[in-house]
Amino acid sequence: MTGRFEPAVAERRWQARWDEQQSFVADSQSAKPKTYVLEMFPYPSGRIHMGHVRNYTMGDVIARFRRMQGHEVLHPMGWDAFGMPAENAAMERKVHPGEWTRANIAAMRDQLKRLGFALDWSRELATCDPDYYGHEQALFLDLFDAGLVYRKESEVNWDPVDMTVLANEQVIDGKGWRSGAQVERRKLAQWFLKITDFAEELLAGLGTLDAWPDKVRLMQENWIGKSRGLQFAFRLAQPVAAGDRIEVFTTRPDTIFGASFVAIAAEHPLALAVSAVDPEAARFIEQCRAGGTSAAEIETAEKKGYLAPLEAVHPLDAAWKLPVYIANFVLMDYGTGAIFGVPGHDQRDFEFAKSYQLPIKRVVAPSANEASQPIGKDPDCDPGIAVNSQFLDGMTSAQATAEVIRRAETAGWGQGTTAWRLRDWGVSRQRYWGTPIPIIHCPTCGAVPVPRDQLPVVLPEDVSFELPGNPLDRHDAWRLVDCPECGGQARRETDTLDTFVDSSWYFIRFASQPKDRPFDRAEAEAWLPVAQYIGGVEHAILHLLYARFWTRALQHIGRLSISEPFKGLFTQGMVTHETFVSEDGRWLAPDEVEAGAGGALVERATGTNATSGRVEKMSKSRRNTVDPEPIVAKYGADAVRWFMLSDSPPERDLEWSESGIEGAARFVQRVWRLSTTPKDGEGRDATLDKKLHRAVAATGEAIDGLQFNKAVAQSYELVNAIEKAAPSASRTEAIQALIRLIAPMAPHLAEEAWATIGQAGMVTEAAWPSFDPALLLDDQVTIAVQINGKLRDKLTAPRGLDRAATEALALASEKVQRQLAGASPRKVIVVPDRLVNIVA
RNA sequence: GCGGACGUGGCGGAAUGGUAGACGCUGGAGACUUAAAAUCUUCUGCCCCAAACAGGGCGUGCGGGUUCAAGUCCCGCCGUCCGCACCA
Repeated sequence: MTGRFEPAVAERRWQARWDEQQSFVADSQSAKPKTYVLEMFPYPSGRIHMGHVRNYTMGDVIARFRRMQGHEVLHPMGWDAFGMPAENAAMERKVHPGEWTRANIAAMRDQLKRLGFALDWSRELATCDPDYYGHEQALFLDLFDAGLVYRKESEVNWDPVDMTVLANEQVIDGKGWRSGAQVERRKLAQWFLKITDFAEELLAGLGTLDAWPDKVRLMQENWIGKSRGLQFAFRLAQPVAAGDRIEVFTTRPDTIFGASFVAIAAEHPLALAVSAVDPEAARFIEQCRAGGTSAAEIETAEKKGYLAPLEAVHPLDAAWKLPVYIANFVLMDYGTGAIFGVPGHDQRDFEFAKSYQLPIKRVVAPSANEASQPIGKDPDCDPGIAVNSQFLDGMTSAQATAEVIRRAETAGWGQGTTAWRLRDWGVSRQRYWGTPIPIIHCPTCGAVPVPRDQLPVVLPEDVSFELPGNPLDRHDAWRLVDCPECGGQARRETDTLDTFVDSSWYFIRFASQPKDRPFDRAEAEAWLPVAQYIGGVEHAILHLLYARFWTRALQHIGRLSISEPFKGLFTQGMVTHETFVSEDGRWLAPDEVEAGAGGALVERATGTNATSGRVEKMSKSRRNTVDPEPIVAKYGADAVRWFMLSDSPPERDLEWSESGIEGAARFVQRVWRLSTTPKDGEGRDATLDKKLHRAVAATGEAIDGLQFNKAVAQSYELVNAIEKAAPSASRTEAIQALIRLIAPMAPHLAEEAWATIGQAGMVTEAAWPSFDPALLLDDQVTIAVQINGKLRDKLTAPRGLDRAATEALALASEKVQRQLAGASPRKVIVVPDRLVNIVA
């Protein structure tokens, strides 16, 4: 039996077999060690892209590898199915978001199945299914009962045309990304989750996540942004109605004698009080509001202030009065919304002081004798020695900081505190296609939770997207209900939950899905935490932080005993492809470009010059995407999987190339030929035995470390060695082992080959090959001989030769003798079984 | 601005401080074939010398340093990419 391996036929057949045998259905009751492998679930956009293929292939290799090692593996798949694209589709194509979403799920499910992933489809879930979001509503109410949910007025970006709240990313140049309307800042009552209650825990917990990339832990650490400092109040020289003090926070209390001014945010209560009586101030505050929120605008915004008719008294010198400005660079929602400005030692304060001719004083210097050095054209932000600071003079910045905090606490005008960059998580979205927030607003009873026996609060199906805004606001049959407490006329909350809430607990629901509650604690804990979580680095902060918070919140209310959901995390690189640009700067698809006369690129349609752009992430806008489906149809799922794992290390970007996928397809056929061309023989082949055992050891180690490119290289080496070997019992065994080594990566080929060589059962159920450590070492070793660190000769010697004998052997080398030319070496370094370095 | 990662042949990339370039791709030469595809064999970092055999030199972004020995460790640059950003 020879010929080509026909993926189109064989792959379908094995996929059907796995399905019939329920090969990948995870048994929560199993006595085997349990492993939970998870890839970030996809948004059902309509089609699988290469990034999905790469992501899910990696997870699949781990899942199949652990199975072969005797683990009970949970490897589920589902759909992050709520979100805006469905509503946009509804508006554009007049289809219901649910209909659009479910059609996409069906299409993508088929595409995933065609790739032969070892997924437990019996646990499939979609977050837009009331079966899922109803349990989410129950969990939301649990958190509500525990006081972790609250409602607060907060500023949002409001699009007056679409009548919806926009995320910061959706505001472009101060205009709505869809409507193009000028975005307004508006105050809206919104629901918040108290993630800040867990700031300290979430920060400390990062320390336990040693199987996470350092990069991600660092990003989360910065996002949480803990800073220690001093919070204290400036007394106002003349109290006003809105108050007699300004609370400020600083991380540099050691610079307190360098203060030149106090600045408050435009939204600060005192600023508002001033503006009420001062139209000039009101105008300035209005200007600050109009300022955009985008990073670019913030960066270029000039530091401006308005001198308020207030005077602040320095806490350490009652005679020292500081001017108070309303300033555009002070943020109301960080710290206290007010600062004291130290121009000598802070960049922003420096710029502000320059504009408004405020004193710039040195209070920190590299050394005590540089106290009179003026501050130059840049502020000095480094720690140093306190100078010009009365009782602090001579102290280091750290000592001075501690001393100021101590005095403030003793005298009672301030105290050491911690400020966090992390804010509470606003979860209200004024959208239809999301989980309804299970709250009823009653004019007499206030916000009342929907009784548990009335869950799920199901989205109404009969909605129209003809008008802008949230259709739930217009749906009176759904919206108007009786208050569960007093029975009076009330209305449902029409905001839905941020979709990040949906993805904050799906991994728990995968592990355990009882009908009547979100999850069974014992069953969930049997699987959790996820042993290996794999996804894109773009989720390094939000999703991963929210999921960590949700898990801890469940722990806090006694629903779960684990504190971290993901033990191992891996962030894979993107799939990239070359790009092409036309003469007039349009992106061109690869098949719109050809080599013209003289080899230069030209645009096929027009014959004008084209250039190859950079290799970039596949995206529709750059027109450099490659759709996986036709590629799978042409080369087979195994070849595509194999290519996704080859060449590039998984954390780096992988460049898609035609020659790469062809190479992978070639490898599939090589393995097929080896398995279908019987060359059985007798006796051992010691060289091949060693090669095999090394390949088994190295492949296992590589997969364990998620170094799939190295595992792939090992398979190539083993295949090369088997092809060169003469028939022997060793060769026959090597082929059997090879098939198992490639099974996690190219499972269909492995099954077909396994059956062909006459092995019973499926390779999916076979055990991972073992190796004999004794065979990992050679009897003969090559010893490198260096003179002054330069390689001069290579000698073959029996392994285990002692230092003296090794040295003698090296010195006897003809090449060494020639190089030394009679001189005797000054020193000889011997590393047994490896090398000899002769210092001449 | 702050933080992080990376820099090795024509390309993707290997290398517990100890033989740089595994493996793949590309390319060259040859075999098989009427021919092509497929497949197989073989070569493929650069330079010098040489008919060949052999031999030699240079090489991991740049400049220093530590070491018997540096792609790997340390210091200083340059470049590319990513994240965050008026955070007090």
